[in-house]
Amino acid sequence: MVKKADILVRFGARVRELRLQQDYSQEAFAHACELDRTYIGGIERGERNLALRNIERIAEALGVTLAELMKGL
Amino acid sequence: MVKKADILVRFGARVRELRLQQDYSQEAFAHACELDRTYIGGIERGERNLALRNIERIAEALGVTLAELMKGL
DNA sequence: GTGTGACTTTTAGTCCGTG
DNA sequence: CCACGGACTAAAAGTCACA
Repeated sequence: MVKKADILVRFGARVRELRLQQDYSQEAFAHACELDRTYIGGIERGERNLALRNIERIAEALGVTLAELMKGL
Repeated sequence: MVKKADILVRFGARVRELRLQQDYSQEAFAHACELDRTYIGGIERGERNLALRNIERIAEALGVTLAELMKGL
């Protein structure tokens, strides 16, 4: 079991990183994205293969471009 | 009518742009992604709200990073 | 080689909880 | 405030025949 950090895990970590930089709680952030709080939690834990429209919502709520959000992934 | 094309349309155009730069047909490209030819067509036409795992496959097949793929979107 | 509508299966995404 | 689960509904994944 060598291959660990798949794209969902890395993406989730990136979202968490950016969210915390802005002192959002998951709840407040979820509200800003108009997504469910448990869904945001699942994304950050790398359990969710979210679709492009929701990726965009997250980028918007974080105030970054999609390219910035994907940086390093 | 100032409304900007939505994210799916812009993403699809970006994929097509990069695919054509590499002289891929949809068919050959679909094969490289291990996705269906008609599914790729749907993406390029902005009709598919594809999820992160498929976005990653496409980036890989195009030989670009996710950040590069999202550039300008 | 590509566009499109129709279709079934799988999964994204919501909403209710718990510790 | 967050991780996690169950049950549900909406939508994405994936395939096809035909233009």
